[in-house]
Amino acid sequence: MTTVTSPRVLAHPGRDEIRLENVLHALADPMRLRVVRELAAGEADLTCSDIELPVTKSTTTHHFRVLRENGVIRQTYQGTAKMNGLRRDDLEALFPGLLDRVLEAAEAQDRRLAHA
Amino acid sequence: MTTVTSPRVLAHPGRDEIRLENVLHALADPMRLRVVRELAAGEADLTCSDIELPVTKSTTTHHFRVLRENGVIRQTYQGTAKMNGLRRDDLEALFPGLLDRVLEAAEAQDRRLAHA
DNA sequence: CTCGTAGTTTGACTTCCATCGTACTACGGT
DNA sequence: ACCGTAGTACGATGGAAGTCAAACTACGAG
Repeated sequence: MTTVTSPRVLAHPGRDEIRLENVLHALADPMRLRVVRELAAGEADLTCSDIELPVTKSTTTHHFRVLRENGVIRQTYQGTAKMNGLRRDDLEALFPGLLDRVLEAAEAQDRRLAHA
Repeated sequence: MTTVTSPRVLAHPGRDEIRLENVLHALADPMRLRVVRELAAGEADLTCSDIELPVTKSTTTHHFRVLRENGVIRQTYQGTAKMNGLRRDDLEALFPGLLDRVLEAAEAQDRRLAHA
């Protein structure tokens, strides 16, 4: 039998367990906001290493975990890779328009700071 | 002369100094979100003590300062009281719709958790 | 089977942060 | 002038959070 203290099962909060404060906290970190923006930009899910961050691998793992545990992304194993996707549906159901406004705000701020 | 290491001048970031990450961080704390919601509820500005928080006075001061330094609220002295007001105009200009969505999300979550 | 790639885990370190208590300042009223 | 109320300042403390390095696991390819 294959009850192998399973490394492939990842704990995700249910939709009803997602909390606004946690989502805001998850989005408040520059690295994580960057990840979320990249996930939002592409339609398809991305692997962890598709997203380049100026930190080590372990730190990257940490940030992905925070995003997952706070209900912002969903992670699934695909062989050796780990696919990451935004939980748009859940977030939209719970907090309508919030994610999009954050993404727009991030875009706007980028433009603003570029012209500075 | 009256250069009294002035206690009545409060440092606020200019509109152009407000950063999304900082605003999100400021809003991510339950106490501070509570303050922001109460300020948003009433039209008029409120004093620090109008808003009851289950923490000591010093902690309250701390939270108001974080909100101010991150550009979420504006504080002005009115005699011995200190008036607090949301920087709706600035936030709306920088991050359109963001604050309102956060407030709505907070409301929605309250209702959701009440019916639980 | 062996190797490389992808990601995790653990532990350590440092900084940040929410909280408190106490002492202090500022202002208004009497 | 005095007192009370509103809020600040200053540690101190305990816990969370971001970061790294190094050792480890899991899977696919050759």
